[in-house]
Amino acid sequence: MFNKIVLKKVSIKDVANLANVSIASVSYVLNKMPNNRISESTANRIKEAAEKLNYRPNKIAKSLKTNQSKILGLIVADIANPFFGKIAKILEEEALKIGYTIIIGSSGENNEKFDKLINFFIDQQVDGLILAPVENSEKSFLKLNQEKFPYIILDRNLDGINSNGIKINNEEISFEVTNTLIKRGSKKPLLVSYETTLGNLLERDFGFYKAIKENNIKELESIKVKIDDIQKDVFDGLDKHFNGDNKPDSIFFTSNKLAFSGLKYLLKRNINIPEELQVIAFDESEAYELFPVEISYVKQPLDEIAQNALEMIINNINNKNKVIQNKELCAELILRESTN
Amino acid sequence: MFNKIVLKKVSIKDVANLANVSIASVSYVLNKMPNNRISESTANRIKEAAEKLNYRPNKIAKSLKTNQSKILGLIVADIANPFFGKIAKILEEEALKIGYTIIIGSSGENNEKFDKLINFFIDQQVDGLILAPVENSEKSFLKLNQEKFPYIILDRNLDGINSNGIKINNEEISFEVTNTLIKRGSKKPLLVSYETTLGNLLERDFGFYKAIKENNIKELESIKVKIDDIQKDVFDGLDKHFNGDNKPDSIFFTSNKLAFSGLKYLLKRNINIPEELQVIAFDESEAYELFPVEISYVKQPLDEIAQNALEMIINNINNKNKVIQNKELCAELILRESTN
DNA sequence: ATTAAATGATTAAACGTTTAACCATAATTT
DNA sequence: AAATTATGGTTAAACGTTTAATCATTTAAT
Repeated sequence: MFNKIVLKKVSIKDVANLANVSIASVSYVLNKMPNNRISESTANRIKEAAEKLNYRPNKIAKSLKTNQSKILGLIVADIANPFFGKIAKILEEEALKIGYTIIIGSSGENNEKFDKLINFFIDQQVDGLILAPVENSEKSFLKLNQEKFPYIILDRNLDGINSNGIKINNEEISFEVTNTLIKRGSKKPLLVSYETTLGNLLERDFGFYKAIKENNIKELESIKVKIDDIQKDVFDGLDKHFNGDNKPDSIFFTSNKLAFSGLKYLLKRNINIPEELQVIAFDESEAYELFPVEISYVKQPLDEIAQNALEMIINNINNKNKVIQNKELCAELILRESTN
Repeated sequence: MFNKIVLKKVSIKDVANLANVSIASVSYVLNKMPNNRISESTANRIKEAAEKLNYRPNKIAKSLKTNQSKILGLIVADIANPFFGKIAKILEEEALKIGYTIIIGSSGENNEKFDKLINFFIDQQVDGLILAPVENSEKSFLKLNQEKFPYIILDRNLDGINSNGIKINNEEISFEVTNTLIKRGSKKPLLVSYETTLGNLLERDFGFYKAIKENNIKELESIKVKIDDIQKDVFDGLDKHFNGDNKPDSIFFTSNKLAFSGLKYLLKRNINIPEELQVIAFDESEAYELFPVEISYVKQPLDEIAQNALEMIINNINNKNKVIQNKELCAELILRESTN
């Protein structure tokens, strides 16, 4: 004989019964509605009843009625990438404080998966979306715009899609990076970057090009890596340069993944940093810590990014007709041994 | 004048109207209910209407009615830690395939936050929880047991809490690790581990101790690190050993975070690996790749873990009276340069 | 002494679904 | 011809909330 205990969840009705009031009164009291007409004594009776029964409001029911799920969807390229992991973590913590829950999806840089996730999240009745676009995801954004669905763009940007977004000053900081390399003696800086249409990454390239132009440096052929085979492309590209007779004397990696592959190569080739080659990378990475030389890098203000993202999306949800706002935060160049 | 466009969401009612049927018929057809009595022609009419209106079922309403949110809560110690990040990613992908959404929380190894997250998720009406316990979180589990709330334990375990869970064969693999070190010549293996009550970590210690006992090796004083100050404790502990005259000739780090701190130390001290010191670490880490020596490590089958976790929790949800099941998967020892 | 306002609460509709129970009508069986 | 069964749907209740509208008293104002 099974004694399947089915604990019936206690509802507002049970509380109302115990306190001998209507469910409306319970709702008014427990939600601390201002200007409700419930006397203190009944209010106390209700609170006690709720306490005694260990009443927990059903958020689903509340959502249905109020048309607000208090859930935000976050879509990043890869939640296993610590860069997004950290952002997700802060986002989640901050959201919790204001009563929001975050659901996370990884697009894997695939625009179909990206679109599928958006739809899935909207079906899930999320109140808003925080999105790190992938290449060729313009259509998804146009749809969102059409439906006036609240979202903000995180970290990246797409040409032609002018939406609320938060990112860093990619071009400026890359300009600074490159200038720093040059100021420290580099005559032949090499850019290792992506072959991409993502605006934020292109901006990093622009910053680099602007700096070498201003310094009258002629470009070494930049390495442009396809996002789906980073390691191979980086290795091949670097091989070409370091086997040739016009070796670079400094490298700027425009992402932590590029830097990761690149540093692996440099380690294998036993290239002297910074004497032979100066290095600056984009983004932090724990991995840099185990590299024999402390790597200089561009540090993004992740906390600020996450906080701003949250603020913006909430704002957007509460006021759908707000003017478009693009916030740009300042990254910081952390110089360490690799640029000595 | 504001022209605030409020796009009224289309509901099942709108579809019913357009197709000239009752909402029940729409529901039956769109949910592909078996044995429904709707003719193919009306069914088609309904599908067309739904298509035309771009109808998207409201999951919130469905949840309320069916008492199933199709949401799972995942609580890990730190979502920014790639170990959990990867698990979360796989979990999310697999869950999506079967129509579930995952919400993630980071406990930060804090039992109060852990409990708070559980409550928050339950209030959010999650159907089940996947939990990586933290120290002193026994009470949370007792509560869950009392309420017969579906959950499974991931990666870790707590003494006295016997619940459905999925983890790896910590003791055995650690035994194998230690034996390997010894077989390769180590006379003085050192354990770098946690001061903790978490069963999975203790098991790793046991495996180590069992191996040195069987080999008649007397223990070098193990380094037991407090979870909240890993780096300092590891540095101090290693300092003591490497400044003494009874230096270890091999180290077993029982987590990737410990290994990370330890390798940083070894790098600074310029200790020769593997000649002076063999090293094996637990868990993978990208960071190992930038270390001058390829580190041998214990590889956990993350995909399998995540898949099993999902399977178990779903099973648990659908059949709350199932017998308790503890699944143990086999980790794999990957030998590389650091144990040559 | 009316009327008006304040107080303290209740009623009932609604949110968008699911699903058991029911109702016609047509087809088949006795 | 009456009874049964199949076919193709519809009705209506329910899930647990929120909240505008209402109601019954009591208190205050004219």
